[in-house]
Amino acid sequence: MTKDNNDTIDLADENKLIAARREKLTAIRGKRVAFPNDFSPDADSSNLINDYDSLDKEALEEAAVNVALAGRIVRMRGPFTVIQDGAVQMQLYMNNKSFGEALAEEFKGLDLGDIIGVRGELFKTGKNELTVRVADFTLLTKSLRPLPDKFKGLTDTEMRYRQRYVDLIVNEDSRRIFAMRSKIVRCIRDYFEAHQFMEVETPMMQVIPGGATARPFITHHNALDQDMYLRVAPELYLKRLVVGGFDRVFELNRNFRNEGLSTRHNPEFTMLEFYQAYARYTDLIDLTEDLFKTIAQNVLGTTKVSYQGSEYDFSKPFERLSVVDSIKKYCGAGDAVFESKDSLMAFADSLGIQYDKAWGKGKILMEIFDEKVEHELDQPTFITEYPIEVSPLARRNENNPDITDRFELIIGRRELANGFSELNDPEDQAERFRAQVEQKESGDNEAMHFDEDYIRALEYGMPPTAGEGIGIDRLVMLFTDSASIKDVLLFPHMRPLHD
RNA sequence: GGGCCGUUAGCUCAGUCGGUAGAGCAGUUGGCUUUUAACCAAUUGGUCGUGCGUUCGAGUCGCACACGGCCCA
Repeated sequence: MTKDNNDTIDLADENKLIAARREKLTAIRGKRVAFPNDFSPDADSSNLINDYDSLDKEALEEAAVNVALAGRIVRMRGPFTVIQDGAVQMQLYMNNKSFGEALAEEFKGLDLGDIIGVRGELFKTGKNELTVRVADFTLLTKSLRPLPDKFKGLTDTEMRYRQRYVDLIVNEDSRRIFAMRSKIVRCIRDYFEAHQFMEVETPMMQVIPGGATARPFITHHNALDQDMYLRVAPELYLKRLVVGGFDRVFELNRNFRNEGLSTRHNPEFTMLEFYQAYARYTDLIDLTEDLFKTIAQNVLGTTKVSYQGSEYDFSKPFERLSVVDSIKKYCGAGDAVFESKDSLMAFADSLGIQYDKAWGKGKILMEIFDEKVEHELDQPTFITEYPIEVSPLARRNENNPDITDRFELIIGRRELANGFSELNDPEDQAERFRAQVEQKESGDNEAMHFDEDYIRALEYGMPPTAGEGIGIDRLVMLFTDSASIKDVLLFPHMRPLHD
């Protein structure tokens, strides 16, 4: 990293390229308003290409289309200048003989990166490229910093993340990913809207963090002199809304978890959670399949998705497998392994899996799953029958009190969704909270708090309900074939730079 | 937290056995002016991530640190 990145403006020491541009700006300041805002484009490149690119040279001359267009200069080659507005580029034809003396001088001072407004007539060049023959132009914003290499762009991963604005100017792939992210999010909202769900917003700053087993960030409210937590999940508030009579709600917003960073984890991440009264977890499994198919169709135009060398077809039903069956399938475990905690521990030992002897059967089971099964699951798979011990908010299965009516969706070796029939028995829920508090007291800082108000809400009566969470960042990674979560976050968390 | 790799001009990258720093693009000056990474000529540009050490001499070797990437936990 160069010192330049810390935005210290020291004229004497400044990069010469920047100093030269700053001089040009100073000259402009002496002559007129340096950053005018009175230019109104009446067209954009995207629409012009749509409307006129199909016309031939003669037809276009005939039509005599005059346009006012604005954008950033991204290329200059001889008499041709290319500007970029939005994600699209348009070629301009102009040179220093095109203008009177004053404008010709301003033309000479133009640099790559400057933002200009132009007026002129559309025509097609000898190579048949749609072009604006510029009659006059205005420099709207002087760019003081040089753009990266016009051919290679900006490839340094760190700089692409830290200075996303530059990445977005020069890397079309990056623009494409974030445009797609926006489209996916809109598609999800439309989907739930169409299925009679209501979008809501619940607290991100909470006095009792709940809804997931995760370590929270702590902050402080000065006026109340009270510590608060950034939420790890909106779950308990959304279910309060179901108690209140909003039978179908969803929230699409940020969660915060105080964990390490990796290609799959950012401390703040976007989560979709939705709750549907009078539904079972199996209904949500069906909904999830349909949602993934719908997103793929809407965003990619096909139900087949390529991700890091794998291909998934979301038009087919996903595989369904219980936790125990998955361990049988991928670790070759027999029925006897699951009979007792001792037999399970012996099996874990044989696989070289580390666990705490104080853990129950369920937690050891999940440790085996996480270590040995999850990264085998490439094709979309619903894993079901999660142990009650690791599912403190999920409804107990009627036939087997050790498991819950819960599922997770795994695609490409990572968890994409987690859903279950909700626990609406307030006495059972209080019991589960107590077990969490015990775990917390014995040193598990991810365990949940006891939320008395949530119990009170359940005591008023929550209808039988199913709920689910889907990690939006991972979803976007999947649909944009991105290897790292940082590629789908506009401003991923980075350690600060210092000298 | 551990291992490996990277950090050289604004950007993308070379840099041999340790001997005083190179290219392309961008910039500047001039030419050309319906080009497509436009072209031609000339030319400017460096705290080699930071610090310490070895050496007559360090971009290059050693140690520590910072940031990033990949893999592992």
